[in-house]
Amino acid sequence: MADQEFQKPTGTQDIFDKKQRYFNKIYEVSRDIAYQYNFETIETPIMEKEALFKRSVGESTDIVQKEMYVFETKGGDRLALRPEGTAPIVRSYIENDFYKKPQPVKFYYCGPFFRYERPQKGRYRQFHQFGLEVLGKDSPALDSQLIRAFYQTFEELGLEVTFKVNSLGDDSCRPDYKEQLKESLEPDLEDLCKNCQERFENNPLRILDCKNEECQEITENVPQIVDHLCKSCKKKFKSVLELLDEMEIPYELDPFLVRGLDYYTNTVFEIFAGKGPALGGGGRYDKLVELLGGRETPACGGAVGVERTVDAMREADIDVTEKRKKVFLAQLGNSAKKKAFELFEDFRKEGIPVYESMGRDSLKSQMARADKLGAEYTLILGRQECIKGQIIIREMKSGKQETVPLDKVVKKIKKKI
RNA sequence: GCGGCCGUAGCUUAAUUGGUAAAGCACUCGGUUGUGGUCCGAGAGUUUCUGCGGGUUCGAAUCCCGUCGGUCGCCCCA
Repeated sequence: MADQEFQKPTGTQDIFDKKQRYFNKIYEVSRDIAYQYNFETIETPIMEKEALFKRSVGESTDIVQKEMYVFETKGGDRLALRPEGTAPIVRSYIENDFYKKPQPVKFYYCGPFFRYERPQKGRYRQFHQFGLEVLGKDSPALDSQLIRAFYQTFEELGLEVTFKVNSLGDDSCRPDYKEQLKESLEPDLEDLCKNCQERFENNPLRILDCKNEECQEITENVPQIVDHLCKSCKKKFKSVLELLDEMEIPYELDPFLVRGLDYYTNTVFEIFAGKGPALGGGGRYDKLVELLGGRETPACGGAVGVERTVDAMREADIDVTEKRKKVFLAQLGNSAKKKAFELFEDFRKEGIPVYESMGRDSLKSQMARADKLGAEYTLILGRQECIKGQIIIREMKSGKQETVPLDKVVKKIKKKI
């Protein structure tokens, strides 16, 4: 057992082997789909000024209050490891004058994020997300298209997902709704959980998605925000839903969906694959750019947890093993070994990865190796073949062998796999 | 921040009421000539492999306390 002194930090992971293949697949597919929908890849720093997240995510959120990795640099800057992806992108949009480009500007990103929490299933301190953001244009079509892009990504991955959607309204209707909500909750205030009693003042909307049973009973018959949207918000939301219907994207309205981050307005959504936690979520954040010092800029976006997607793929028995048939190159004798090195390069140049075990000398152990690797074909280059300029192709499953000229073997194998 | 469960060789696990710490897999080599999968044998992992530190006991992997780590819930979220 490894020395605990040097173990990886709690909540982090070494990603290799099967897990790495899942990660790769998810990054590949998401990047691909993003490209197809004209999103541009962007990489922002892993760390940002602490203030960026305080302002955008919200001072009162758990993320800022207790989950951020914050540290002071030698120069005295207060930095934070990024706990989420939207704020940095908005920052970058402002800082690089992206408003001068044709709008909307669409970004794709992926990479690690950090939150100091107790790890558990599908939750890590260093976790990974990919996300899409659309800035600079206010149209319900963009909300729907965003959701569609996520939907397509999961479809491509082999996952059937459904969306929960809701609208949180905007400054012209949300305050009124908040008041109504509070009025309706007031009589039962005593029976709400401690958390919710605090929320009642700071963030009453969050009471709606409390998991506490008693709170849920109380909120069951409370007025719903969808019924209290102002005219323009109602129209936008309706339009989003119509487009989702049009594209046959499976969704359900969830009046209790409010999301934990402060910056959302209008559309919010979460993504689910069967039971289990949300794979991702997002929504519209029309006030955020302004909040961070930019000009008034409507925007929407969302992010997906890679680890959770991996879990969902595993549960759905989605296989990511390489289907390509493996070829193993065995050699015997010094001159054959030299030839084998050349041949290896010939295959490599043709884009065919060949397994080998040049460090082993006995044919027997090389064959065993080929078998362990699950090689479909083993090429055997022995002393005799080397002299004659030939090579043996052995089909491992049947044990059938044929001898072919050395300069034809790449072509032959290429045909077989 | 709070709670449940769990730490035995690289991996999966065993050890009867506390009584000499084991097995399988994997790994290396061998079973005469240049051929894998099965089978057989040997080696190594181990000169103390029971996370670490205490305690109880003639004796602790086993019981108790602490601690560290893992895992799963709660809170929250991806």
